[in-house]
Amino acid sequence: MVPEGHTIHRLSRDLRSDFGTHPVKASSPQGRFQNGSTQINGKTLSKSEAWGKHLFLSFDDELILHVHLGLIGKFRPHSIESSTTDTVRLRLEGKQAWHLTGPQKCALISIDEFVNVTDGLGPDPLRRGTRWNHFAENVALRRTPIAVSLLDQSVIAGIGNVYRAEFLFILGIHPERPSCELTDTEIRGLWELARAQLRQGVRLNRIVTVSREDSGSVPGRVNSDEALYVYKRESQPCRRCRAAIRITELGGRKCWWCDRCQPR
DNA sequence: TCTTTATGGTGAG
DNA sequence: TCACCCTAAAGAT
Repeated sequence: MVPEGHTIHRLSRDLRSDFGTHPVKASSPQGRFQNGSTQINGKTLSKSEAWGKHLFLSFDDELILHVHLGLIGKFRPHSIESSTTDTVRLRLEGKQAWHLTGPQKCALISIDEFVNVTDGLGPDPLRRGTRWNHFAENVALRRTPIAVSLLDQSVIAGIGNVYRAEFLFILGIHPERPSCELTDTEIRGLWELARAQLRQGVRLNRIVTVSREDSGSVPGRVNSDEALYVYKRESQPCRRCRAAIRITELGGRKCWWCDRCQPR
């Protein structure tokens, strides 16, 4: 429902399949993207790709639309007949009407700007051709807590506050362990887990990290209050050892962990 | 009907 | 480290 890397990759895929090769109708009901939407209107989506939490839509191979949802942005499908509100920055019409609200970024950019953005990103486990040793090198260079490194988009692209806490729990890694002190096995584990979890996130279009064994049901059918191990579960019992889940602030964001399952 | 919070990121001091 | 941007749902009153 909300944006970490899986959301953006799923969005990229859904928009591509919705628009196909037909011209798209574009407008900016809110008016803040009037100019841009006018340029896009009537053009065809020629490419749709995600890099971490960034979405890039190319139109007629000449315009590049850069969208970043930030913390509160949404890009959701509605029926073609649906009306818009004055918070809709961009409305794109294909088979459905896609409403973009509250984005951190919605702008037409040049190739240079595109390269600038993507150059600043670490490897995205959902993109082809990315190698885990890039991630390993980035982690090994940092003394900051591993929980902080995981949120740094130049270390690994697409991880957000939910996934970072969940990954560290699943692998039994204390969030405050200095990044450079992680073993190769742990770093490799983080990368493989990220890849598997983000893929599942794309497939389900939601984050479900709890395993079948721990939840008792298939990931696609897990209740929302049983989908995660630690995120937003402070003082509730750990799903594995029943110890109280703890919370702290790391990298300016809240981080949850289990003292017993994730020893220092 | 308020106030708070949020899966993010930037730019100022 | 902090203020700030943008919106909507959840929680408090």
